[in-house]
Amino acid sequence: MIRRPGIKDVAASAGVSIKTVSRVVNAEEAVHPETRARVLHAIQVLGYVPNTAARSLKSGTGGAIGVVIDSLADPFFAALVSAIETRALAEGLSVLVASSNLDSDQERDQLLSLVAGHQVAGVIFAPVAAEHPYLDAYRTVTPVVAVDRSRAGFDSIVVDDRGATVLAVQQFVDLGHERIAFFDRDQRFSTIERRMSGYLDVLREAGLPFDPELVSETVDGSLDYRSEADRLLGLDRPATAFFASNAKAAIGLTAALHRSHRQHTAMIAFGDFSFADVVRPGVSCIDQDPFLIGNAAFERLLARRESSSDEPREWIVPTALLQRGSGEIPAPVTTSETGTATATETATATATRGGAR
Amino acid sequence: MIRRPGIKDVAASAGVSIKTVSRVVNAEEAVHPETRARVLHAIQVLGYVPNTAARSLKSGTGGAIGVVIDSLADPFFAALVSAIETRALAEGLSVLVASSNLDSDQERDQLLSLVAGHQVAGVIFAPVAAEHPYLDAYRTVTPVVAVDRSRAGFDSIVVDDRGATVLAVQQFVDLGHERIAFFDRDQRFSTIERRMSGYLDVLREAGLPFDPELVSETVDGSLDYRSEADRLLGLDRPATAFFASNAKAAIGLTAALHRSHRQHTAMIAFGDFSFADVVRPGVSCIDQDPFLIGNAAFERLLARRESSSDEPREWIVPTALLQRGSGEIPAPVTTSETGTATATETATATATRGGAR
DNA sequence: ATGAAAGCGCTAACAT
DNA sequence: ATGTTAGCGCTTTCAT
Repeated sequence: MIRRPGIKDVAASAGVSIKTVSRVVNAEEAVHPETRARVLHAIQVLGYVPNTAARSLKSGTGGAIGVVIDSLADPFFAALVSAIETRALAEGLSVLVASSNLDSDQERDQLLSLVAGHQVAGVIFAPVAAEHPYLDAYRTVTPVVAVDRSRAGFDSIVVDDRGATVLAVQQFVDLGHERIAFFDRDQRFSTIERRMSGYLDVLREAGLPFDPELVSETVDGSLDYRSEADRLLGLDRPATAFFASNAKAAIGLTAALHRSHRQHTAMIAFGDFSFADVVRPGVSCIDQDPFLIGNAAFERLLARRESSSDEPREWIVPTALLQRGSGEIPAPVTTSETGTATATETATATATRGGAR
Repeated sequence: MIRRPGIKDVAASAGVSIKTVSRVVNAEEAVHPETRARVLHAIQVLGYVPNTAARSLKSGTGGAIGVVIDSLADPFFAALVSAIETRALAEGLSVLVASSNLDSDQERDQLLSLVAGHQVAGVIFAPVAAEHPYLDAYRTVTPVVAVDRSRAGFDSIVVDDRGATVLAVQQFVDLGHERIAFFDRDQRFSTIERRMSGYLDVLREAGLPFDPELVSETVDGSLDYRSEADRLLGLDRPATAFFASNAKAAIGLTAALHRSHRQHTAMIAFGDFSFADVVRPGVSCIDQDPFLIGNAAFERLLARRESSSDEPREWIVPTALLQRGSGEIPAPVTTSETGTATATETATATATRGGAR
């Protein structure tokens, strides 16, 4: 017979009832040690593995959690899922991954498939749509946590976009820069808009004028990083420092600067990337740690399983500014030097990180 | 009531029996168009999503496939899973991911959990252990495909390790190199051993002596790439060309060469990495396309579902040698030049690839 | 073209 | 401490 062993086979083999087997498997109540041993032996011999389908059919909630992210091809999200998977494994849960590809419809299909179809024990997702009303019917039974982007009504794990940007741009100001570029604004993403607001705040407080020419903007989803970098460097009063608003832009900018032999231009990137510490000078980065975010999200999921009572809120995960060289380059000396001489010590957490991935 | 709608609710709402609803959902046989329309309407209104647990309990095989890989934190495997996920989505299947972390026991636990516990419709895995006898009981019902590393008895999707290495090392020989380093041999991995054998074959055919000093070897899982590179460059007769046997070694080697200002040393890497085309010169790579491998694996899984009859075999996915500069650097001219002058045209497929990831 | 009833493997009452 | 029984939501015979 090719039929896989079921609880009945174990029961028969151990000479007990199926309920006793169930009790042993689920570590329920007290089973006589001798009986338990016999059952465990039978399980071993037969190679019995409980059928999760039957289990979740009965209990209404399964042995897997669902994760919906932009795309697994994005290293940040891949690392995020990896962190979640590690935690899930320890908890005896499996992980169902699905990509939204930043499409609201696909996001809806994937979420419903997980929550209604697979009856997952919880969902962690990087929200795309502004609202997710279709989840309402399930949220009483399935905890849902948002990551990377915040959504009202959900526990949301995010990094302090605005605050981290403030520290980075302030560092440029302290180094005497007056022409600071915001490289790749994209109004479709609220996280990037929050970084933009931090940028503006620092300029205002420092008394520096805001120059729209210093902002590169992605329109219709595309921006040629190379020519955009050339434009900023070719202005009458060129940019002397670059804040790259996301890892993709940072990679493009780094490549562009290297190709134009301008790699000694000051630069800080939001988001770490694999070769940031390989190129010279190293690219200073705001480190958005996917493991920290993944762990926090999983933690929230577990907490929600216990008490679904308390109000959902935003959970802010700390970032670090990795000083690798490119962010510490001072402004070139100009004839009309007006910058203050007070080189304020930044309160930024600093760290170095070895081993490129 | 917070109960999610079931097939019964749909049946009641549409005024038909549950079997008719089942038929509509599964696109079975011919249902009267009018009836079908009524059922579809009811499904729409109620937001009905079939319960996969019940479905797989009944049918014995579920709506998900399982993928077990080394680690999602490895960009190659993340991209591989991404490719698989895309294909699965089109087929209406979900993806359960699990990591082995290169541990045989964990591999076994994960595989059994997927196959016996979740009753997945198929498994794609990057094998760790040499044998997987515990899968035998399930393979008649669950198709299993190996990727990246080959295993007898399984359909295995691999790239032509030896052949691709031969092309790369031959290119060095054609450019006059006589001191070619094999950077990072690791005897634990059969793929890397196959690359090693290709390296040896080229040397033998070219009449070049094999010098063990030119082989860097990972022992006990660790190798300091930087000092190892220095050693090879500091030999009495130093290495003039490097074959990096894997992406991790390639990253370490690139960093080491740049730090020592030796970036104009000839180098070809097995496996592409994100900044290979950003540094100068670009690092020539043997491109091991995860999307190609993922697609081939999924294809095999589907084929196995149809006919499990034919003998499992190895499926070799093509590679390309991406000429980016570092692999085309000729040997420095020496006083005792003995190399033939015939610069053989290589049969290598060449391509350029834009956009660093 | 449609329906009734049995049962997949397990857990949760409710015995004993 | 252990056993009996019902039923989760669906698909699958077998009728009609």
